[in-house]
Amino acid sequence: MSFEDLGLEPTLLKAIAEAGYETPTPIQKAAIPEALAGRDVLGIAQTGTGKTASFTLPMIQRLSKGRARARMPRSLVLAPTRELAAQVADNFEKYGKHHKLSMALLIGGVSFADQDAKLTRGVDVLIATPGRLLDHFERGRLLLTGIEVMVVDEADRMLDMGFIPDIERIFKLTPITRQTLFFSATMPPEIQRITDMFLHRPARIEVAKPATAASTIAQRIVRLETKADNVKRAALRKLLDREDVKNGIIFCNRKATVDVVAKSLQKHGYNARPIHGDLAQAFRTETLDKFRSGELKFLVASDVAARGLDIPDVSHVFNFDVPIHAEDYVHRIGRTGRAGRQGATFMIVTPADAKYYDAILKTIRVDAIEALDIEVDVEPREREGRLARGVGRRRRDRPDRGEKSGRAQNRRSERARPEPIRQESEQEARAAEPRRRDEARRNGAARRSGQAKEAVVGLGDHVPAFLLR
DNA sequence: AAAAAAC
Repeated sequence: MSFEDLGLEPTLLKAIAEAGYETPTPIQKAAIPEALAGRDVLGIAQTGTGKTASFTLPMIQRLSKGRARARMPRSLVLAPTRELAAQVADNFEKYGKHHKLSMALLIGGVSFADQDAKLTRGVDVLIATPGRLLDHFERGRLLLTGIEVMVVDEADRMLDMGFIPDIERIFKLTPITRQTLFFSATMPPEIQRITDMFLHRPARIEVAKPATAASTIAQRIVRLETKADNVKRAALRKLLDREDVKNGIIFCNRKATVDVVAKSLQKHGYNARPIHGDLAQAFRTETLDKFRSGELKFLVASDVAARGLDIPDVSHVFNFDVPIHAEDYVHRIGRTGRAGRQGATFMIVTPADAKYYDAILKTIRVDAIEALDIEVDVEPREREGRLARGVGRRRRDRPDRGEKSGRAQNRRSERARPEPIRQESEQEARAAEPRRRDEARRNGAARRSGQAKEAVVGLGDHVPAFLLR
C-alpha cells in the first residue's frame, strides 16, 4: 500500500514524495482515511510510529478549502512540551509546502507580540502548549469558536504533567461540531474519561509498539561504590573516552545536575550543552538545532528530552542518574537504536540506586543489561554539589490533616513557607502558578485525609499519579 | 529523590 491509496490529493502526495517517504506506517494507513472522511480518531500509538503525519496530512487537506478569519483559528493542535509543539509545526511546514496555509506556534518562552500579530492576521493551523494558549485566550486575543479540527497529542503525558483540566477547558471552548483527533500511548482511566466525553464515535486505532529496545540497543551499566557526583562525572568521562561516540544524550534526573554535568564536561574539553525546562527557550531551540545538525556532540538533558523528540541517529545514550520511574528508562534509551540502527546505552548505578535499578530490571528483560568495569581514580567529595543534590530547593507544602478547609490551609501554609534560598525560576515566578499549586495541594490534602472518594473539583475523580508521589 | 508548563 502506498500514500496514493489513502485518498490524499496530488499536492500532498508531491510533498510527501519530496520529503522522501514512500510507504505509510500502520497508524498512517489506518488513521488517514478515517480522518479524511471526517471521523473522530482515537489513536493509541507511541512516538516513532509516524503519528504526527497521520494527523497533519488529513488536516492540510481539509484546511486547503476555506480561509481563516482574524483571531479565529480553524484548527488547533495541543502538545505537552514546547519542543514537541515546534516539531509538529515543522511537520506542517514540510507537508504543507505546496499549500498556502497560515500557521502560528503558541508556546511559552518566546515573544507574545509576534504570536499575537499572527493571530490577528488569521491562522489556519494553531499549534500550542496549553499554558500559552490559555494565556492568549484569557487576554481576549483569541477565539476558539471557529475550530474545525482539534488534535490532542501525547495525552497521557499531558496527564502526567497535570494538564488535563486545561485540556478539558479548551475542549469546552471549541464548537461541538469540531472533528477531534486524539493520541495517547496508553489509556489510563482519566484519559478514557476525557475521550468518552469529547470524542464522537471515534475510529479507535491501536498500533503495536515500535520494535522493542532489546533488539538493537546494547544496554550496559557501570557500578560505582559511591553516589558522589564528582566520581560519577569522572566515570562518565571514562565512558565517553572509551566509546566511539558519534553523538550522545546524557540524561540526569535533576535540572541542577544537568547544569553541573554540562559545565564540567565543557571544562574538560567536551563539546556539550545542557537542555532542561529552566533554560531560556531560545537557548533550548538553539541547542537542539545544533545537536540535530551534528555541530553539538553531547546533549546533557533532563527528561524534557526523554520522550517524543525527533532526533534521528543518536549513537549513544548515557544515564548519569538512574531514572526514578522505570518507564522513563525505556523512553530515555529509546532515543537511540531507532529505525533498526544500532544503539548503545550506559547507566551509572550506585548503591543508593538499588531500588530504582531493580524496578528497571523488572520492566525490561532481566538478562538484558551487562555490567562493565571502569577504573575511576577520583576520591569521592560528598559535600560538593549542593545544588546538584537539591539542597535549598523549595519544598512543596504539606498541608496538615484536620478539619480546616483546603483554602484556609493554603493561606496558612503560604505564610509558613520559608523563603526560597535560590532565586526563583522562570516558571515558579508566574503569577497564575499558585492557582495550579493550590489545586494540587487541595487534592493532595483530600487524598491524605482519606476523602479521596469525593469528586475532586477540576480534576474529576482521578488524582493524577504525580500528585501522589 | 523529578520534570514538564504562562508575560
